[in-house]
Amino acid sequence: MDNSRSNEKVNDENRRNTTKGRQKIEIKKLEDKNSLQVTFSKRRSGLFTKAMELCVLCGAEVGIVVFSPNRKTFLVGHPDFDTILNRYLNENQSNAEVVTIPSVQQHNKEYEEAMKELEKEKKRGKMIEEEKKNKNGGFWWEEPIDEMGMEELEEYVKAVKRLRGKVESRVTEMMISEYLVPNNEQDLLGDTVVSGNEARDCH
Amino acid sequence: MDNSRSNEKVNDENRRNTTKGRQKIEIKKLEDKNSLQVTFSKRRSGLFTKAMELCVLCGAEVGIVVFSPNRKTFLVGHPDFDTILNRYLNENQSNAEVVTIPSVQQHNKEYEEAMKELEKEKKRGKMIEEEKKNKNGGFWWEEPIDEMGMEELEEYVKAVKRLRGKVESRVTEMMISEYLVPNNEQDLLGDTVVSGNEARDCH
DNA sequence: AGCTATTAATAATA
DNA sequence: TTATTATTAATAGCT
Repeated sequence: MDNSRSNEKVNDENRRNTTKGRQKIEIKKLEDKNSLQVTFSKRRSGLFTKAMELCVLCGAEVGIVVFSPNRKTFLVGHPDFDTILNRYLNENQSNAEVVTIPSVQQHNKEYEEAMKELEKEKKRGKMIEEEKKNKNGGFWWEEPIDEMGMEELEEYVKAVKRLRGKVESRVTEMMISEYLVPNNEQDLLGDTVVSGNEARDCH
Repeated sequence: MDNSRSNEKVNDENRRNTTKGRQKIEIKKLEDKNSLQVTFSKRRSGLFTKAMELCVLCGAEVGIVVFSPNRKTFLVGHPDFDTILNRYLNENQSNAEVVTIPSVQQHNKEYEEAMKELEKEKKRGKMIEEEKKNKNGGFWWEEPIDEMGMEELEEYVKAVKRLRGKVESRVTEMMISEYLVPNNEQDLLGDTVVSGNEARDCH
């Protein structure tokens, strides 16, 4: 359709405007730094797309963290990554409680309430950010944190800290009691926690 | 090559042994429970493969957690999922420290030492399991935890608990210092523990 | 960042 | 769940 000037196509015979196209590759570490970077970008993107599709098609929940060869951190998740992370931590807690600490379980519901609020709060902040970028409805998150501006990063960190602080306060309780409850555990949560220790020792 | 008996192929004219093959689909929630399950299995597997390839090709580190629509938990990671998780928590801690608590940072090395030991221990246990299954060298982990036997599950839980305990002790320090550093040390134990409750009450 | 020839993934089906 | 295969989707190699 468009007439390329002759100097743009020197060898019409030799040079087809076709490439070799996709070639089969071995799955082994790429040595060429450049193609490694390109491949990483493309495949990371592909991975995230796959994850998103899995979520949407099957109603699954997926969280992915990728550390690039250059130490950048990429997070994806639906719902956002920290929600997935927290769910994972909670599930394990629940599992753990079966084996060890029964008393903590009752807190889970309350924690989840608190978590939801915090997540909402955090999400709201990001939503604004996201909507600026015109992503598809704030439904899906890609968070290359290293690429955030300083202000956003600080907000992000604070939000994560608050959120994580809440979630891990259960853990904190455990840790604190382990560290600080040498002998007085009469009321408060002392007894609860000590039963945790006992349970751990039992198994 | 092989002669099918005639009753195995009734309508040679009508019935091609071809299917419609892959058809284009919309990325929207699958309604049919059955195909949803099939699709989930296939795509989860595909996702994990993609993640593995990204790791190998690019030297990236990837952790994925998937909650199936049936609430099963699937973990993948290289190195194993908890290593990735811990790295994520550590990175965030580092970030967080920039904003808030500088003192905790110096502990990281110690924690990493402890972590490595625990991870090794945990990994060793799984390695045995993995080698039974003849996976590719214990290098890559798929951990459908719900499918573990009871004994393995208990060991797993214990390992995770110990590992996580170590890792989160850093968080614990953060929590403790944040909650206790101000100057009301009189609340040391009680308030800290109760702070979980209070925190819940005031979000 | 685009473009194709290919390979790889997978929807429909058994 | 596993296998087959016609198709679509992802992407390796170039620009």
